[in-house]
Order: sequence, then C-alpha cells, then structure tokens
Amino acid sequence: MERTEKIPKATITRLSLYCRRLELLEFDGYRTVSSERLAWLCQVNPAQVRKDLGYFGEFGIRGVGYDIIDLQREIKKILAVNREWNMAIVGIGNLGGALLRHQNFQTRGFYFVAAFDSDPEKIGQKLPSGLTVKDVKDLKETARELDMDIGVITTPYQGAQKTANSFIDADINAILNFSSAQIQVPAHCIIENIDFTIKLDVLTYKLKNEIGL
Amino acid sequence: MERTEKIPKATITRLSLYCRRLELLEFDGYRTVSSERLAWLCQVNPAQVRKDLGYFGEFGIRGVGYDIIDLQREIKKILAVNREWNMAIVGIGNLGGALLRHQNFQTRGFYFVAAFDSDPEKIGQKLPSGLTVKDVKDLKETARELDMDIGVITTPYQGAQKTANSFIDADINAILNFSSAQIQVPAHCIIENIDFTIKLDVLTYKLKNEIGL
DNA sequence: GTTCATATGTTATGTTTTTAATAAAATAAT
DNA sequence: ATTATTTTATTAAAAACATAACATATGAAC
Repeated sequence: MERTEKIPKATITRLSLYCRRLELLEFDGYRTVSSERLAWLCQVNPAQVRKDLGYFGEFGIRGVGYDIIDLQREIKKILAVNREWNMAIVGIGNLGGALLRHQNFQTRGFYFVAAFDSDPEKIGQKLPSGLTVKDVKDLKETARELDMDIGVITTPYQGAQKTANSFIDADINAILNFSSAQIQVPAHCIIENIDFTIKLDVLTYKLKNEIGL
Repeated sequence: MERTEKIPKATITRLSLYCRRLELLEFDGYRTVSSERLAWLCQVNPAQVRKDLGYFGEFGIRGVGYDIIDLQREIKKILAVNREWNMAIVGIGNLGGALLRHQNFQTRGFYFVAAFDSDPEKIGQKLPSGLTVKDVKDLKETARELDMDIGVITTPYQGAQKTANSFIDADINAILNFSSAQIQVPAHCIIENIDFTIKLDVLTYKLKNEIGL
C-alpha cells in the first residue's frame, strides 16, 4: 500500500460525509455496506469511495463490503473526532447564540467552554448553556485556565480579523470563521470558513444558468 | 474570446469571494485594483483571478487593472445578485430564528417572505421580523400567493428530505440546506449544502495532521 | 513620439483529482 | 472441490483545474 501519497482536501470532506451516512445506516440496523451503496447515499462515484478510503488503509472485505461499525470507527480516528474538543466563541449575536444552543455540537464531542463579546451590554450576561459572556480582552487570560482547541468567530466581518489575532495570541491555532471576512493567518494556524453569502451566490448563479429564472 | 468553455464550479465560488473584497475596497475609497492585489486579498493566485474573469469577458484595462465599481457590477450580473430574491424557510429553531434576524441577507437583496414549521407550538407565533410562522402543510398554498425563489432548510436532519420534497412540490427548485442530511433532488432542482459538522471535521483532521494536537 | 514599466487576456504547461478498468480475495452454490 | 458471483484494492486513463508564460495593450516619463 502506498501511504505517502498526497491526500486531496476533498477526500477529507467526503470522509466526514461518509461518516454521517454510516451513523444513519447503523441506526437503521444495517451491519455492512458496499462502496456502491454508500456512494449512492452520498451522491458520489463508487470508485471515489474506495479511493478515498484507500489513502488510509484497507477497511473492507472483498465480496462483502465494509463493516458499518468498524468503518465508522476508522474514519473517526482519521478525522480525529474520536475524542472531545473544546471551543471558544467570540461574538454572541444571533448566530453565536444559536450555535451555543445548538445540540449538534455537544453530541459530536465539540464543547463550548467559553463565550466572549466586546459589547459591554452583553458582557456578564448569563447564557442558557450556563456560560457567562466574558470580555474578549480577557481571552488570553481565560485560555490559560481553560483548555481551548478551536476558536469560533461569529462577529461581524469588521471585527473578525482582530478576533482571529486574539485567538492566535492566546495560542488557539484552529479557527472556524462564520464571518464573511477573508482572514489572514500565519502558517502554523489553520482556518475553515463557513460563508453563507457565497453559497447563496452560487445558488443564484445556478438559478439563472440552469433554471433560467 | 472563447465563451463556450465549461466554467469550473470553483470559479463561481471565487467570483463571489472577489465581489466581497471589491465591496470593501470600494468602501475604503479605492478606484482600481490589480489582479495581483485582489488575488492577495483573496489568497489565491493572480493568474487565477484573470482566468476566472476571462471566462465571462474582458473587464480590465491592460497596464492599469480593474475598475472596482465596474468589476463589482459585472460580477454581480454574472452571479445574478443584481436583483432581489425571495426566500422561504422551514424549521424555526435556534438556527432558523437566527437566520431570520440576521441582517446580512436583506442587505444583499435576499428576503425571507415566509417562515414555516411543523411544531404546533410554533405555528402562529409572531417573529421579530414581522412574519408569522405558518404550518409547513400550507407551503404549497402560500407559494401560490407569494413569489418564492429559494427554499431554506433549517430543520433537524430527520425532516430535511420531506421539507425538500415540499419545496419541490411547491415549484421552489433552489434549496439551501443547513441540515446534515444528504438530500436527493430531481435533475431540474439545485441544492447547496452548508454543513457545519463537515467543516469541524476538516478542522480536527488538520489539527491532528498539521499541528499535531 | 519613443521608450519603459505595468498589468491584462490568452495560450501552453503542469498538477491534481476523478473515473474507469482490472486483478485479487471472499462467499455461496453446485 | 470447483465455479460463479460479488466486491474490494489498485493501477491506468481521463478529465478537470490551476499555474506559468508570454504577447498585447495602456499610461507615464523623458
């Protein structure tokens, strides 16, 4: 097996997708699944599924398929979601508040351990989750007490870069950015962007060109 | 100029990104921008910027660069965001509520014109935006009265496919899906997915492999 | 007006990613 | 036990995409 090959970024995205479908298949009581079926569920090519998995090892049985429980565990190990992660969030507005209340994070092992804002109105406020909103100025200090792996940005775009800088200064080197700002980070820091507006623009482009509205 | 060439999906995504930066450049008072500068701001290759734009026409001036206002207008025309779009949303939970209150949609010309849920507790409830939550059963009927271009799904994944079906049945053929469900749609329908959990998984994968946590 | 510097548009090259094809392994049937 | 069937792992081919190279056009300096 060639294990030194470079792994496409899209492969990681798909592994996450496969994992999500496997969870449902397990819930529905299935024991094994073929690459063809899994591919169909994820709307990708069966060869793609096998190739993606092939980067990391041999997880299937020829003539049979993949054991749903086993494959799930393997993928979770690859994605490093077989453990718990702590998150800090800055920007307790509509979206930030919604994410804090969202149950989906906890159930996947992602915990919000601290919430920050710069608005004096919000600082000190007690949230439904039990957290109290802290001043973003105290981020670094709080980071020394609590273990924070991931920083989540839900501020307006004007404050996004500054927030990122605060995270990096506090040695939080993984950022999930919900703002529409394009954030500059040093090489040792990683960032993933979730920009709604881009998705909407892609949708309207297709509406015009594929549907003709 | 070759205008029949197939356009990469990633090009559309980047056009949206360029547009976002151009808005800021305009706000900061700049008149023109070079592909090199725009590329730097978007963290892409300068040749990429020129190539992307080249699919749609000649928008720059050699030796000078691109007029920020003009280019913005051209890109918005390409993406079909030089007009207004109406949206319907199903699933008025934490996230749905946050999106309804989020100002960023309106300012870009995306309007929520109707909100639906299946929970009797929520139906009839008056929202801060002025909308009243309707029964998702009445979606098709409401769609006959109001013009709805885009359907937004913010239900839990269990109800997502059913919601999509309702949209399609009501002749709403563009869907923005915030649930983690992989939705099956007919060929004439287009869908964009915004799945937070996938982004988080990509982040933890990188945390493990690039940072070594 | 000629020359120089700048920056686009476009063609050519290189790389990455996806899909197809096939060989190998496992099970089930005869 | 042998054969047929299924389905993976892996290699080969194709397609998609990104980068580099360069010729062309613009504006400014002398």
